[in-house]
Order: sequence, then C-alpha cells, then structure tokens
Amino acid sequence: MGKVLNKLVLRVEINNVNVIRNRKNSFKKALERRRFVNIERRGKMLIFEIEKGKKETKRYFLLARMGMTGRLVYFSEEDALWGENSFKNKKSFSHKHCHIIFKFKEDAVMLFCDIRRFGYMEVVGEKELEDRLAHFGSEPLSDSFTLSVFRNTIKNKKTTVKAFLLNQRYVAGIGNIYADEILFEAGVRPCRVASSLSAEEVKVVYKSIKKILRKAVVNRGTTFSDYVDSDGKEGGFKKYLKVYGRGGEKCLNCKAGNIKKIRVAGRGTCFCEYCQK
DNA sequence: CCTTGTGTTCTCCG
DNA sequence: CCGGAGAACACAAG
Repeated sequence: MGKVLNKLVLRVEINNVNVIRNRKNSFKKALERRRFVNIERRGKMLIFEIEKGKKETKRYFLLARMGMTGRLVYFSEEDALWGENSFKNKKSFSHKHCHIIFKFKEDAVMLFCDIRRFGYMEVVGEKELEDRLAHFGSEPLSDSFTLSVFRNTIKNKKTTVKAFLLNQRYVAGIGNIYADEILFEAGVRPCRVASSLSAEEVKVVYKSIKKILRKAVVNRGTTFSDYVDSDGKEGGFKKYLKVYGRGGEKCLNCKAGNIKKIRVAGRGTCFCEYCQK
C-alpha cells in the first residue's frame, strides 16, 4: 500500500459504517484533508500514521485488519472508474462488498472491500495504539526474534503447538495456512503439546517459521481461493503448499503416508502421518 | 455443513 | 473466591 503514502485524502466515502470500529474518533474528520505520512505493519494489522493538524500535538493512526476476506485495493487514475471492467475480480470487489473508499487529490483511490466483514478499520490515538500493540508477540522475521526468545516463549506452554503458533500474543502474524506448512516443514505434529517438544524440535520449528514465512513473503502470499494484493495480483505461494488443502492426498515428501485432515485449535489442520512425529 | 481471525466468554485448576 | 491459562464460542456469507 506504499503508493498512498503522502497522497492527500480528499474524501472518505463510507458505504457500510459497520466496518468502522471506535467511531468516537470521528473517522471521516480524522482522515479528510490529511495525508498518510507513514505505513507500518504489526502481525496482521496495518498501521497508517495520519498527518497531524496544525494545532494538534497528538498523532492519530488508521488501523486496518483484513480478517479472512478483507482487502485494500489501490486504483490509479486511469483505472479509478466504477465501470464494469474496472472490477475484474467481481466477487471480491463488487460494489456490494466495497465498504470504504478513500479518494486522493492525485485522482487515485484506495478501497476497503470485505465479503465476510471480519475485517475492520478504526482511527486510534497514540495511547490506544500502544494498547493494541501490547497484544502482539514477536515479529517472526525480525532480527530480535532469536532462537532463545522463541525457546523462552514456547517454554511451559500447555497448549498444542498449532494453537501456540496461531496465538498472536506469542508470535505475530501466523495464520492457519502457514501454521500447517511450518509444522510440516518441521516434521512436528500439530496436536503435540508445545512444552513436550525436545530442544531439537523447538529449534527446527523456529527455523521452519523463518523459512516458510520468508518464502511466503518473497512469493507475495498465498492465493488459495481469491486473495489478491493491493494491485489485484495473486500471491505465488500456493504452488509450494505441501499439506494445506491436501487432506486425503498422498504426501509429496515421503510418497507413502497420507495427508490427514483433522481439527486442532478449532481449525482445519492438515499433516502427514508419516513425516510428522 | 464447511471455511478463518479475532474478540469475548466459559471452564478448569491451584 | 481470585487469577491465569486455555478452550470454546460467536460472528459473517458464500
């Protein structure tokens, strides 16, 4: 979404007020006639820093969370028309599911669309931002996420290793697809109790987190059904999926075991009964 | 019925 | 009875 940086937001159109949380911070008023001066990410949350007004001392931020089907889409000048051809992926971007439109002075637009409406946006002040950031664990691809940090985090956790990986308080940003792929890469069964992993297994899971997430980022994410990035482009990681969505198939690695599909931590979970111990 | 991210509520245990 | 941990539930719509 870097293309919206420093562009002037002229107008914010709200088609569905229900996707805005924390309405006390007057969403439109906080955004119109201002610019986004910085954009960051923490876990699965995007943080747009909003330009300060002349007399203001405190900063405000636009937070965006995509849930399952939420997406931010950028249209440049020539594409920013509402004609039939603009919305090539009609299910994702139909008028019906486009909830907020940011119109920039530069003639560009940014859309917040969400079919299932698990996603939301909100404007928060510095204090509220601090509160929300406090709920996130380590950024798995940062240098500060070391093996010893990971050992300390997973130590004594009585939950399953899959639930542990999905818990944003421990490691931020891992969802269901990557949790399954990480555990396959590590050769560890999703239903294992986290604290039961040997020192060696913890190390392998740690390395697998880095490896899978790096590869996913390089390939710009996973398009399993209809995910697209802000340019409307699909992610390329799908071709590297080894267990997710392969329940009932033969394992690509051992060519012997079957990929089982079970339920762990309330989520559909795929693993190889032969490769993962 | 299934799918998932996350915020809330419930339950268990010391 | 309190607090924390972890599990379970609720939500949405295709």
